[in-house]
Amino acid sequence: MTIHCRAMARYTGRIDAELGLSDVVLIIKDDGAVVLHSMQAGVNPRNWMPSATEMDVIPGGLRFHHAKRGETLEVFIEQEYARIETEPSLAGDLVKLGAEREFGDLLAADVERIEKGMSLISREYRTPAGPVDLFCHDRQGNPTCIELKRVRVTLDAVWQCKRYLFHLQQMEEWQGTTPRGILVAPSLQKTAGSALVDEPHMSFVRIRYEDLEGARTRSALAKDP
Amino acid sequence: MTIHCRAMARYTGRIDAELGLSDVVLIIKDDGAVVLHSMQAGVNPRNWMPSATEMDVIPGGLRFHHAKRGETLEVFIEQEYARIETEPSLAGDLVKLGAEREFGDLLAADVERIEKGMSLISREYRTPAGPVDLFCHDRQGNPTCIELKRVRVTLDAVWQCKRYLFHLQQMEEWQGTTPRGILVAPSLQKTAGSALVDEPHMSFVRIRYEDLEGARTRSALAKDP
DNA sequence: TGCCTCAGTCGCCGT
DNA sequence: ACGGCGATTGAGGCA
Repeated sequence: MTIHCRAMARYTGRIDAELGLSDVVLIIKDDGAVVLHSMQAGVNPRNWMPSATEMDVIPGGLRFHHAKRGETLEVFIEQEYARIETEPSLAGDLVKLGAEREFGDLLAADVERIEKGMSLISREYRTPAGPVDLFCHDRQGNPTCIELKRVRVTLDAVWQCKRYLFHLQQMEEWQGTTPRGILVAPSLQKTAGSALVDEPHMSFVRIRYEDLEGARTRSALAKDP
Repeated sequence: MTIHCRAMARYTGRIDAELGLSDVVLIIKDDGAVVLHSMQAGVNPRNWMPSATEMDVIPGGLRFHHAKRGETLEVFIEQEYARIETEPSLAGDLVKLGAEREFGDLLAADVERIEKGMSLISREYRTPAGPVDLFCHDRQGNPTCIELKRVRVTLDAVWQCKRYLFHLQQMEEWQGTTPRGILVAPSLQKTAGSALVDEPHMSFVRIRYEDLEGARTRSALAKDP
């Protein structure tokens, strides 16, 4: 159900928030999620409630309550412009192509793209410091942790990769080798670059999703399959 | 303007996405932002476009294009249920109380709450390892990095704090001192706690927003000011 | 404008 | 349930 109205709203839960009188669209979804959008600006809603919220009618408006999470949203409706109920709402699938998952798939299938002689050992290789996106051997047989970022490599990612190397260095299995780290992304944050400078066994390789073999061609959206 | 309809949508830009035929609410905001919500589930929209998107009418639907960002959203409308235009849409202010900004403000004004004898030197103190939320001197004059988290301290936060200390130890200015780190939050993640155990100069202090002097009392929402 | 960090982040997938 | 992390993240602040 959606209600177009002039209303004010008050949220109490993880914070306290109050929305002054506004023209809004209030969307109450089938699963109990609630979204309140202003017509003014921005992609994000002004207020919302998570799934499984219960609705009650209160004097002057509606009250949404999520007991388990201790959150409440009250919407005081001054004037209602329209109310639309779409009963058996149809819901098609949403297919997404090009997110990091696929970026990883394509790179995993062609790790030599990252460096000549590289060979994939494991995907999401578990270490005490967290999962390594692509765990490889380089040409010389050195264990190599490859960290992928769809957008850019941040300082955090550099340190995370350093932690991977630190753990490999501790492991008996890799004694006598030189653990390496390679950060792969379309761009590199400045501070991350500085941090990489004095890491002899770590490097950055710039790869854009579009440059990968097969990018968006196996796509369900492709016009000529 | 909002359009309630049965439609399919196709987004091309940062990724490719296609939404199958669904009953949706299409919201076109005054600033050119576009949001397309299913009625089914979830707080997030199925598709959207950022502010400053331009709209065109195309056969069978609408096309939204953001040239500078190279993004396009096409909505093919099979059936239109309702269309609502609220011309001079009223937009009230949204006041939020209790977000990290305020948490930091309140703690900065009373750092002794964290530890007796603590004194604030700088807020958002910039280091190559990142900005320190609250940079302080402790009772003994040791430089102390205080990292605030509104919800909980994670393993990442512990490492971030370690980076700060590592950096201070390198600096000539702080030779002869013992740099310390204090993580402040309402709760501590288990793995983060383990990581703290063998860090003699780092600790966790549990502080909840509600416990702070002045929390939500200067509030516009307060019933008794 | 870019860069960086928070968000009432949400949502997914794993243990 | 907790944890870890990506997201077409979005949004704000500061250099």
